Amino acid sequence: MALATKKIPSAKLRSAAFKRVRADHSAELAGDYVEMIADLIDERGEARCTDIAMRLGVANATVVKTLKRLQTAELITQEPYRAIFLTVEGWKMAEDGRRKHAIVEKFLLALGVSQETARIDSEGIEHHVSTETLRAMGKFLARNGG
Amino acid sequence: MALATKKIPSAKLRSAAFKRVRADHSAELAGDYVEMIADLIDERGEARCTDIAMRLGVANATVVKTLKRLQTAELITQEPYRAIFLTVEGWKMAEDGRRKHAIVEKFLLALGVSQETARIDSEGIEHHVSTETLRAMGKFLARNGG
DNA sequence: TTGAAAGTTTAGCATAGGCTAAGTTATATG
DNA sequence: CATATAACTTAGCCTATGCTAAACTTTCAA
Repeated sequence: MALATKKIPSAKLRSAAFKRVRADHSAELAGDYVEMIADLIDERGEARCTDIAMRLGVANATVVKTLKRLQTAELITQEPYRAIFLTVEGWKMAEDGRRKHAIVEKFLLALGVSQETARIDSEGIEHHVSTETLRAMGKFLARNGG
Repeated sequence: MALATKKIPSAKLRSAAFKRVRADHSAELAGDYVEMIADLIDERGEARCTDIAMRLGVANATVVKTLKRLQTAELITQEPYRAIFLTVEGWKMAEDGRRKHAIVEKFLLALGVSQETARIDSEGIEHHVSTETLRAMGKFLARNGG
């Protein structure tokens, strides 16, 4: 196995990036949910299952199931057949997400893409942007009238 | 249900972004695999299970299972206990991914982040960047000596 | 006040993508 | 050339995230 045994020194380094991506993904859904719940509470006074499902474009039952996980993670609280509330932790995560989201979206606009694209792409990108990159985007915005 | 019935006109528009993110995610893994297989073939002449597993940071069995899906999707071909090959379609996807990846990574570097961060963040970001945003990044690179 | 509509939950299914443990094949070398 | 080791595969488990269909609550309005 001469060929197969040759060590790849950077393998561990490489794998770190993919591990981060996988970790990002599992955190992503929770982030999207709490951010959306926060928006709904601010916009309409309360967050309901149906509205979340509609905005996310998934079935009601899917939302219910996910909310159970968020409750276990102590990000939300809810009583059967009642509106959904965020815990302190939940609000913190929502605010964090909003801040990040806003920077990425404004950044894309400043880069010259259309509003529609900025809105859509920022949704996917926001969860994969490190603090360092976020700071670089911030600086760019400061220089380019964000 | 006065409150709950109030229509949210932008709900469909909003949900489109999340739908794209979910679609991106299911395409993402396939993209990472074929890109990595292409790299291995170029670097070492062949792609083997173990190397993919090591670079991705997952167990061997996980790779095997995923490769089955890629075979069903006609992106790769393989015989039991032998190396993995890309189909024409697989090569196309790999090239596409590499091109995208390179632009995003160079873009992040040009934006001023460290090499390490550019490498890691680009891995997560590349799959969520639309053609329009990619073009904007390219333009930025042209202006800023990419 | 009661029934229909709207909203919520439960049950049951599917797929993706992880894992470990155990078995099978290939190969390098003594 | 026999065998130890490395590589690969299979089996079986788990969780996350989607779905539909059916059951249950709430609430509005006749």
